[in-house]
Amino acid sequence: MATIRDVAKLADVGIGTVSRVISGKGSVSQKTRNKVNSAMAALKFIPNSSAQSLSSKRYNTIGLWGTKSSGEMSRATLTKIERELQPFDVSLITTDGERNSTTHPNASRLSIDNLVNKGCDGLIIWGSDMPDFDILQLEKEFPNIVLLNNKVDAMKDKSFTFNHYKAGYIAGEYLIKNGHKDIALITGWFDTTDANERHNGFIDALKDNNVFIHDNLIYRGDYTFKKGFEGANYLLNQKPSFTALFCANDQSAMSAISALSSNGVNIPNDISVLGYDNMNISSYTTPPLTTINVPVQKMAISAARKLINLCYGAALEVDYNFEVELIERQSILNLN
Amino acid sequence: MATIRDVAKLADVGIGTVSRVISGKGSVSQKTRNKVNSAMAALKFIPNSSAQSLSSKRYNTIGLWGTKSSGEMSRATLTKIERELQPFDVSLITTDGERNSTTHPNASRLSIDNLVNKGCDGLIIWGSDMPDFDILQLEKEFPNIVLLNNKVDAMKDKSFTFNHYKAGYIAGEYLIKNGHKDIALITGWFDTTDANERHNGFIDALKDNNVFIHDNLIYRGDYTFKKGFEGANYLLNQKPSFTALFCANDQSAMSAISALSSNGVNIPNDISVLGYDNMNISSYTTPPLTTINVPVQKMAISAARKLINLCYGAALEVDYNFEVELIERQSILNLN
DNA sequence: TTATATTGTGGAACCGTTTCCAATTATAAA
DNA sequence: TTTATAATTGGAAACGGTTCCACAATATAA
Repeated sequence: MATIRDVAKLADVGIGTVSRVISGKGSVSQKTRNKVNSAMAALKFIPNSSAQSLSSKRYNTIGLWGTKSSGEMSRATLTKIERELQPFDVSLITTDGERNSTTHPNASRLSIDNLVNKGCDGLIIWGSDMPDFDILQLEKEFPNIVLLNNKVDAMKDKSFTFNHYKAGYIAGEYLIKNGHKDIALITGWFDTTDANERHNGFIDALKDNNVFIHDNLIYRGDYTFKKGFEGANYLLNQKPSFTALFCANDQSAMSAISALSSNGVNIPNDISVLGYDNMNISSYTTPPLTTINVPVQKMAISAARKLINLCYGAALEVDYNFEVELIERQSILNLN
Repeated sequence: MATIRDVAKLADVGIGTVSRVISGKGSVSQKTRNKVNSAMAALKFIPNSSAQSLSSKRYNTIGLWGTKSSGEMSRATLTKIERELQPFDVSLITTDGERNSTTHPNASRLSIDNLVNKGCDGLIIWGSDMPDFDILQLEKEFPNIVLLNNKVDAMKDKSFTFNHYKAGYIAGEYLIKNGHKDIALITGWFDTTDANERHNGFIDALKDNNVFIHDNLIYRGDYTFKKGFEGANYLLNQKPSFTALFCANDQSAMSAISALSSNGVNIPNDISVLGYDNMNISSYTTPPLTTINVPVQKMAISAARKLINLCYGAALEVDYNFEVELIERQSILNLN
């Protein structure tokens, strides 16, 4: 491997000059620049990234921290983020924050430290699995962080999320609008603010229309296929009966549909099902799922951009308003 | 940030000794080790990873290269790989190989070089999007590579794949066994050897039982939901009619089911559908999808292990035999 | 022409490790 | 006790860049 000194020797210039050509910073005459460039080409010179990082303290890497429970962190979303970073020659390191989470009290902080020590210029914290307090503490020590699908009030400009309450409200309202009054629920985890807000929004929408959910018709799920399936089977055996089922995410909606169908329930004629997430699969359930579109990818892109601005002093445009939208497909029957 | 010299000073030892304590290599007396350890703790010392890499030429990072078309590179699979790397304190950098693939002839090589120059000890090449010739060339220059879901004959010990022909054969055989003779097909891309072998296996199984697929009943798909949906609609209007449909992956099977159902076709009573992949969603289609389980995650784990052995001289056990298995669920009707 | 600013250039010092070798100390054998 | 051997230890040199400062070359103004 050729080093900067080899290049300098061949081009008959000083190492400082070579460095200036590489980085594009500082002034170098066109003539010298040409000499250096051809020397680099001749030697197939590639700067050593560790040496660069060591001396410049810039790592050209950003970290993504998240846990499985943080919802749909799909490959597609990751790719979106990578695409934002690519023009800056920055790569993405992902970490599964879940490890040790049971064995160690502040495992999240440990895995984050690991990531930072590895050499990250910045960090995307995905989801709300980390307590606000810890996030604020982290930000003090390491300010280049950005929150994706989470919000901390003191960090408004670094939070990329949407109005979960409103999303829940829209969902509730839609069922009401379609004449449903007997409604069942398969929830997700309630360990995050988001989940609670969404739930409250949904309940409030019903309340505002004098509709109340019977306790028997609320099933505690966890966003998995499994719980969706079990939940639907459970609810089917409950009294009172219901005409519509709202699931906390598309995965549980999908498996709920599967469970209901295999019990001879016709969707939407017997029971309507409303999902939440708008996964790309949702158009292809049987029947296609009506659901709430959540702007994950848009948020991811803006979060990545904000982080680039923070880390590398760029001035990319960043969006903070992400609208939720109900996607009408065929899993809801209009009772009116 | 404390450096190794600060630690050495506080512990009143030489820097070499501190380094030996950190790495665990070379001998250090217990007494000295204790002194150093407490000094490190007191200073909250964390070794600088760039400096380590620069001087040791070990990066503690491995790269994953793949393209979207490489099938199901799910987040779950990535996590499996990360879990293998974690005990060695190695992290994973992913790259979307797809970029520029249209604009530049050897984009794949470029994106790989990028990854390597970034500082990777080894590379997982996912899928068969890279020509064998290029892979062999790459291996010459950079031997720490491993192929996942692909096979190059000259690199048997670095190839982690399964018998695609057999998988296709099993699929065909199963339909025959269930009495199906009028069979339709939604294919995937044929740009990889794998896809061709699978297809041939399927066709051969039928041929061996004197069943032949009518040309009209072969639809060229591309593994996407979209093509599965369109394909099913297309096939429905073709002559002759068919009793079973084999889809090249679960995604297309799923959307085919959706298309068929919305045309009033009952699955499996009117038409049986066989998938391929066994995505975790497949248990929750309506009806649950009979499909071929592909041992992606097992392969990923072994590939990761082999790479660790190559890069870090470990001796992890590595498996090369991955069995394909048919998962019976409820999308196939037995005509016998 | 000279004084002054501007641009271009070389290279020492530094970033924080690992690695090696020589020196020291401890241990075992004679 | 002496000698041979093994275990420990310190620190210079190296890894390959960036940065900064002093100086040279050139351009501009007077």
